[in-house]
Amino acid sequence: MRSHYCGQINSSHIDQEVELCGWVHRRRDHGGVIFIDLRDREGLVQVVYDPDLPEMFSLAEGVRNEFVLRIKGRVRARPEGTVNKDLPTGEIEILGLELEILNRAETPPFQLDEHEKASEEIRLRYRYIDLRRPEMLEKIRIRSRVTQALRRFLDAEGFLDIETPMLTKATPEGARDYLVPSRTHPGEFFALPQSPQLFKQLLMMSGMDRYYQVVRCFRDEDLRADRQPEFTQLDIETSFMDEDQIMRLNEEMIRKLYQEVLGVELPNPFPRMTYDEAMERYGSDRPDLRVPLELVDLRDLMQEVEFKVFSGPAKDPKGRVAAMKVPGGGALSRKQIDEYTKFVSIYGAKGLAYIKVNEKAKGIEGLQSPILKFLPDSVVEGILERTGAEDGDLIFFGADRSNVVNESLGALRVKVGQDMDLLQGTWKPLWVIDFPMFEWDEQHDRWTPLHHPFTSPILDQIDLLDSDPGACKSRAYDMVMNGVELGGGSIRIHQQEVQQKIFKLLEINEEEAEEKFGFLLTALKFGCPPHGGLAFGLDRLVMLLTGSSSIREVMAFPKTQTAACLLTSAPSEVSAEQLRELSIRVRKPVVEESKA
RNA sequence: GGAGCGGUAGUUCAGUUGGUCAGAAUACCGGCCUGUCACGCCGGGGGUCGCGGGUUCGAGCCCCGUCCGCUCCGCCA
Repeated sequence: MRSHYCGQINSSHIDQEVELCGWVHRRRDHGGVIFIDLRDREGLVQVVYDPDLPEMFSLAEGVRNEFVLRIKGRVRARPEGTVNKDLPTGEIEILGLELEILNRAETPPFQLDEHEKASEEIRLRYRYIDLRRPEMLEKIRIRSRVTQALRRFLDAEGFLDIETPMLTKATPEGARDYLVPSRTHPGEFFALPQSPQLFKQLLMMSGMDRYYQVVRCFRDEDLRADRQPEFTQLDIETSFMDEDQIMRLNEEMIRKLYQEVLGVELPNPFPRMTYDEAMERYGSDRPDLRVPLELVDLRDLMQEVEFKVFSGPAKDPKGRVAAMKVPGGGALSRKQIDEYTKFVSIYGAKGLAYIKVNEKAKGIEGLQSPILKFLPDSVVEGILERTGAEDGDLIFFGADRSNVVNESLGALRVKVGQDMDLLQGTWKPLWVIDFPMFEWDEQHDRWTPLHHPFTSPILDQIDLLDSDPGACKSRAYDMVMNGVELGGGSIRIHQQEVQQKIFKLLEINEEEAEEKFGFLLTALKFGCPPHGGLAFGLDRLVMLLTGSSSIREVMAFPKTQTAACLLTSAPSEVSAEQLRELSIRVRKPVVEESKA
């Protein structure tokens, strides 16, 4: 058994004999001495074998990178002139007295050194080796510290850690389910949970008034840098607390987490902003407040202009005309503006108009823009005044359906902010509140819930459910950090009549509601306390805390964009026997004959 | 379902107009070096240019298809 970790040996151990286990990070020999950098999860230490111990010396000669060793040796200060200040253990070294090769290793498929990074593909195929890298070990360690800190906080607040089923009922609403066939019920399927939403609500009805769970969730949708088919939530639910209490409790938890893990003080309280204001000023319901750019509405100015590109959306209730001033943006080249035009086209924007403010004092003459000729001087002056543009600035315009303007300028805002290095501050948390209950689904010509169908409307707006559902706000709240949605939740519906009303509005008929959520509706009849909660995306949280660019970097064994595991080659075909037991026959995709 | 980028030595990459274009670095193997730490020096081995088809006298390079990886749109109540 090891007596220490390599990376924890320091000058306080000098003259002690230690026993260490680890991997050979690098073996070098020089000057009749063999140097072995031994690595474990805590770091590196250098072990020196000299020819005074011929047996150990010759054994050390055969050692290769990534061999697994157990060594015994004496800690000593490094000779003068050989101290390695880059290494925490660089003040000391270990005179190797014994050496045992616990296992040999082939040459690793990629180098673990940081100076030449292996591709993600090869790293995922050999993830167990990739995870040996100190950078990855550190991320895994932080993830562990995060879950520990969160559990500690919730435990101290009286929350119970309760597990909920992984094999559960398919819910065709929302994301696609991962299905699991039932052997004992031929032709029937379980679904893996998209979230423990309904179970945690049922637990509130059971009187477990403070619940949490670090829980795996599954969604069979296309992947992104921040979306994996299986991911981890910190799921929380409470009874008898209102949204204000829930938000205060949870931001306190996040504040403590940042203190413990990063030593960072977050604001107290977190700022709050309504959904409407977020869309108006940032074009996004998860604005990155580090970016000091804002959208300015121009609807009233553009009502009567001849330029239909602007006046059309300005007159359309579903349209929007907005401007975004970029300080110093006058320096942007035509090529860069073209690239931004291409960028916003991703979001459906048909163009990206702009005005460069060269010399404001010269009036219209001091401006530079392809659209000036379409706009009356008075309107241009109005734009300058409203945006507060100064010499050297640039103003971008968006005019289209509201969601196109919001999505394109909202994304452009973040991109320009990053490109031009405008980010202010390091951590900008925010609560977004007062979400709409519903949004209109044009494709299916019906209302869909913005959050989920169990979200409570704001109580004094319940009448709006009948008169103007689109104006009805919900008791939902999202925690946003630096433009990342960290978590979201709501006060739930605890009255059966309200729940039924919502289902009706969503055009879920009684039969369907009974089939899908009957157990919930029944449970609501037997004494349901008012309750609410939220769920954090743990992977995203750790991604932010570690400065990673994707959640794959903070998951030990993530999947690729096609939802495959390069390490195990999952998913894979199964035997005919297994399929037979499950009463499943696979229809092979027809392989098209090659056209000769 | 769609858009973009990429796939060449174990690894990271370069490869011009289609004609010494099978290359570099590193890793690996051997030798040298009396304190290295991205050591250094000398030498060596190592290739289905993702796969399939096409154009051409000739394809790593051009065209079509396909697979894989990444980013994004749609999707993700």
